[in-house]
Amino acid sequence: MASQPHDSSRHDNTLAVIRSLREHGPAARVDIGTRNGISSATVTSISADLLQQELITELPPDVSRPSGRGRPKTLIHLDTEAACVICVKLSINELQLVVGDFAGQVRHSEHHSVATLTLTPGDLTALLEEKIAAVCTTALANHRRLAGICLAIQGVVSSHSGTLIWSPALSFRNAPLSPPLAERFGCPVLLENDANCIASVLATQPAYAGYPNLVVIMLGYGIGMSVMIDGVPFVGANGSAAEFGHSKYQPGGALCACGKRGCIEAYASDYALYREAREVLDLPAGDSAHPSEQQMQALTQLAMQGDPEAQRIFAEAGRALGYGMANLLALFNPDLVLITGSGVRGYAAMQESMQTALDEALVSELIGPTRIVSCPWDRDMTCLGGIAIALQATDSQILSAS
Amino acid sequence: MASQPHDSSRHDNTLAVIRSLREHGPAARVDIGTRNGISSATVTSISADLLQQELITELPPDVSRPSGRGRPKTLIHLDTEAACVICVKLSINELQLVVGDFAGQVRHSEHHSVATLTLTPGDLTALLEEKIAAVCTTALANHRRLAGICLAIQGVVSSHSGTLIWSPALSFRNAPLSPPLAERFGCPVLLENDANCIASVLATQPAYAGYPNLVVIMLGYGIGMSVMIDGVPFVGANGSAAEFGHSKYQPGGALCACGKRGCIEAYASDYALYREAREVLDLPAGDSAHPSEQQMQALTQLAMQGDPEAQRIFAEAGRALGYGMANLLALFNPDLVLITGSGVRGYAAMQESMQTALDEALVSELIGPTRIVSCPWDRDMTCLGGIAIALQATDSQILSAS
DNA sequence: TGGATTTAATTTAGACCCTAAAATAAATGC
DNA sequence: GCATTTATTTTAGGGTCTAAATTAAATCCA
Repeated sequence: MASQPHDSSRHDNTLAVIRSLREHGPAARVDIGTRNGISSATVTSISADLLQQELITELPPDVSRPSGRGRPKTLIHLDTEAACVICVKLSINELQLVVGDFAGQVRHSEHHSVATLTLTPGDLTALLEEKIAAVCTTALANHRRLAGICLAIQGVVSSHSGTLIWSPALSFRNAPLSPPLAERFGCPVLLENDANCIASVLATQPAYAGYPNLVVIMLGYGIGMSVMIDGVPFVGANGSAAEFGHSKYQPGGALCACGKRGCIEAYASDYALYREAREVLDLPAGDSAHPSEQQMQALTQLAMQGDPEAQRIFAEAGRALGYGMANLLALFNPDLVLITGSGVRGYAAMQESMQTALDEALVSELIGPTRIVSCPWDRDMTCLGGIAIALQATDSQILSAS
Repeated sequence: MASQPHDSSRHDNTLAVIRSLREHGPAARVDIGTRNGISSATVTSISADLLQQELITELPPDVSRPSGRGRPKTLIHLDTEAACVICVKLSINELQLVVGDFAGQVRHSEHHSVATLTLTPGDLTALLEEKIAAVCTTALANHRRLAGICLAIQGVVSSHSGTLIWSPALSFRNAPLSPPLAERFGCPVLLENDANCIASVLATQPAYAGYPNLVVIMLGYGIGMSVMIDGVPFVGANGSAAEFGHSKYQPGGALCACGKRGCIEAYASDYALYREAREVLDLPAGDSAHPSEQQMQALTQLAMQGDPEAQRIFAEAGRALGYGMANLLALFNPDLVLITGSGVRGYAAMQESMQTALDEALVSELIGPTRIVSCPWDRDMTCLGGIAIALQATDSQILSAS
């Protein structure tokens, strides 16, 4: 009498073993069991399956490290070549491709300069197909399978449908990006907001673990945010939740890149800061609507060195951030707010007025125990997150496909 | 060789049967199986357990209704007397107690006028103990167990710790309310925000089912909100999430009951509307800081009848609501926003300016497909929700205690 | 009236998955 | 070389589910 498996415990436990190996590296069966709350007998059974599917291998005994009394542990680890994933990060005028193996390690990374704002949807799809195909032939030779692709894009995306809704890096809106790539490469293609990618990485870091309600704010050309609830990004109905940059500071206020007025982004983003500054300060020439890192550094320097006009501009940005933060705390009541992104370079010049504005706006009961801290910016983190997300999403498929 | 059950399927399926009976009423084993995706053999086994524990009973065959061909269904239903729960709703100058049986039906309801603002924490605990004890002796005679108590309170509460953080109905803050009652009555005592209670009811209504991201805004003396994500209220780190009323419309704007300036509540709540109106309009006398329903009806009437000053006041409130809604949509991107509470009486006078403000504040991509609709107000809904929440929370305990 | 038919509920047989305990494997210590 | 220690595998057994078979209790209809 055949029957469908009525519960998912084997499946869940198998995924737990894989993720445990990916997170902690090679381990003995007995330790995997302890770490995941399952018996070593079960780990034996699961690893036998995984060995047979060639998803894991046994490490040869390490003769250099003395093993102590008793039978030595036999470490198992993920077969790094069992599969790989690609993360493609699209930001203004730049395309980054990173290849990660089945164990989550970066195996290849490349950057391309692209005039993203001039692309049509067709151009973009063709470009992505070309670059991904190139990476596949050069960097994927040893991998048995391309398990998934993650497109990490600054802006608003609908992950569910794989549709780009709107990005500051692109001049078009509402275009399906995932479907053509999924068709072309025969694997799942995830579309993710870049802030969600970064937040996924930060949420697993020991320093920030143990905060089930984590908010990550990304300052930069625009202002992005990710709200992680129990380790999962909150995306809302169609993926456009957490648009902190377009929440309001001042009705009818400064003009935002979105076309509306009074958004937080219209006060505290790079372009907003530079727009204010260039009227009154002597700053490097260049496209002041899309200030470069050098331009922003020059402006930040001025504030740090005590220029009163520059300080006033950052203080006003901090005030807008503080009022935005008040809404964030009133509505999400997070444990921790991390402020990062390239714009953290100016955080010191905004922090005091931000805190003042927050205290002015919100009663202490609603500020509660929320901690607000900045976090150094690492531009490669987006792709690390994209790779982790792609692997998580495809583990289940890899399992059933073998 | 004994072993702990390694999975929770029996437990989960048993809960599913109980909740299915509570939601849909008496049903045959075969139908319960179909509805919950489990085999009727399993339902037979589970219902045998539940019959033995006297948590359900078999209905006698209904001779009046012809059963059609085949063996007639034997309906089982929850034993209504197996347990009961009490919901206590505390609002300004009023205390309501409702008793619900194990099937979720209301068995008793009573209201008391109480000068809530004059109570000390000790007074309140003593009052609650007295009223609950009285209800226990009169209304609970037939029930075998008091399974839980839900305190539904307007304001900010920490459900986890059972601590009141701040309520407009009380003049003190930061008081533990659940622990003394839990001790006194020997059952779990849940502390819930009133908006969460109402939203829990609305989220299960057929008209609003199928919206995994549901926001319920409660207009009234103050402004409350509940954000339901997949049927569960989002409470944040310490229970003070979803404080829409204290999110900001205008930095440095109108004075709010919380002591800060520019909150949405300071423009669109009953007290804010009345405060504006009494300066320029001829309105009923009374405590204009806590306007009565009659006073608010009089004001609303004026606006409906076309009084330009009254219309201006409601329009400005609608504008504040619209800007608050913009933040809500940008940050939560809900499928549906329901506007209810006693304040919906004036919604018609606010709706147009609210929509105008929303369109002015937020790009259409971020408004997305979110629907915003009002919903008639029923003041008894809070306690219905409280009873449903208390039963859900205690099912598991009832099971294991038998 | 009594068998055929229909549908519900229960029982049975079998499969899966897990764990504890026993057995086996592979080291070190002395 | 044997006792000890620790890891892994095997064995035995319990829980839970489902499909199929069986039993139960009606209606239909000749």
